Amino acid sequence: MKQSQLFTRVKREAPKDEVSKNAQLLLRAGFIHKEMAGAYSFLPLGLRVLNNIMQVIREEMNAVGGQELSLASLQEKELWEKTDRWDDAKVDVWFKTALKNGTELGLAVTHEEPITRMMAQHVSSYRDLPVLAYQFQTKFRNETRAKSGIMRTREFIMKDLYSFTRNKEEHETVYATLREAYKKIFARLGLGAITYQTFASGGMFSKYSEEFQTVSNAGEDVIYIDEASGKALNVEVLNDEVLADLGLKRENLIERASIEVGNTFSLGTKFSEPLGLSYKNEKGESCPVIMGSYGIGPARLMGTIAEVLSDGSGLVWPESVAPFRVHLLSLGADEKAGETYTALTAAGIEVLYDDRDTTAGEKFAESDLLGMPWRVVVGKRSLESGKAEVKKRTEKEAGEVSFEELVSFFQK
RNA sequence: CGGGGCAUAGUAUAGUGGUAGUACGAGUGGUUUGGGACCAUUUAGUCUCGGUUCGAUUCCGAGUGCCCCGACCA
Repeated sequence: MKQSQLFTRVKREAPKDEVSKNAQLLLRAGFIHKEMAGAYSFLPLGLRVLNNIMQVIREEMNAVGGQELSLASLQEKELWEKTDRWDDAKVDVWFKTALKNGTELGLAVTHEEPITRMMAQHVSSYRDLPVLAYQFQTKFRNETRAKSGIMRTREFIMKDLYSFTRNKEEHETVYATLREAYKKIFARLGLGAITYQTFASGGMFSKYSEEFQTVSNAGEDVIYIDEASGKALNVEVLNDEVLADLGLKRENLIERASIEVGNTFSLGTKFSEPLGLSYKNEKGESCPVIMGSYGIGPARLMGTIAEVLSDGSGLVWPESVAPFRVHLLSLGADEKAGETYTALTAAGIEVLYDDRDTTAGEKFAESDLLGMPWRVVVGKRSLESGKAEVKKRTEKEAGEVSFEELVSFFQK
């Protein structure tokens, strides 16, 4: 897209009332807009990143047999009373509202209840299982304190997958499959090397829940990492019993602040029993469905990438999520740059083309701030040499590629 | 929810109990054009309500909003 048509504008300075790095950079670069504390809107560039992150997640969820759906945000009081999760003393982050006739409603904080009840209409036989269903849907949580930019908000999209299995063994298999899918997701997003499978306090149907924690000082969690095994545990379960259970030695652990970017829970029959989700086995006996839930916050991931991959000049997007792969700058060579834009775009390469009439310095500075993986400069020098300057955002030195080879260079 | 801080133009800031200033941005004209270039000119602001006062953006009170620390975080 042509940058002259992009309505967002970059800011030279960060808003004074934002301290977190992710919010400062994303606001300055025009990726997000702050509506209020804990509620951010996504602008064109930011939405492209968010969509790209969701697409990576979607591909990995589909790869393990996940079926995408979308559940309603408005929730019925009666449903949540069946699992005793309507009471504010039990779940204190509800946003509650009401119909005109006074009927109480809630804005979904999570979706175990509605999906379990819904599944009861579709699952009746052992032949119907297992089922993996997931969605990208807004969660509303009335946090007492929103903070850290887009890392902890009151309204956010979550990818939540729910697994429905026949028994514990099948659940364990599915659970392990999802764990591997999660590892692939974080690797594809450029966070694999600093994201750890982390044991955390569990629920009633398994000893532990598991989190995926990305090492960053911006995080609000504290984890202990065993580098040799690549495993970690949350400070909340750091005790001798757990260490013995996991076969870890205290002296090998290193403490790090981290961001919780994903989590997985074994739910057992916590929801299937009260909500009547059961199936008939081969003998015609009724059995409760065993469930698991698996969450990832795409916006929090976007913030995490901004936190851990950016540098002093601005954002740095991995190719897997960048709003555009190439940032093309015209420095007084609009005709040649325009041809280049057309050629690259026609070849299916996503290009943000800075066709604006501003100074070179401004274009460079903005390009660094926006953080596309590749920068291509077409200037007067290029007209003489027949080559465009090509530079990776993560590298200092630029190279040159002839105009004839440019398309194939980016098709590799 | 407990504690602390802050609130002036689109953004960042200065200042004053008596006509609110600067930079960036934006508009216009012109000079520039490989790291946020320059000249001229224009544009736009004291969070809300109440109190004190001849007069409040400034002092006082309440409210609201935002940020930070803590608690909380199926």
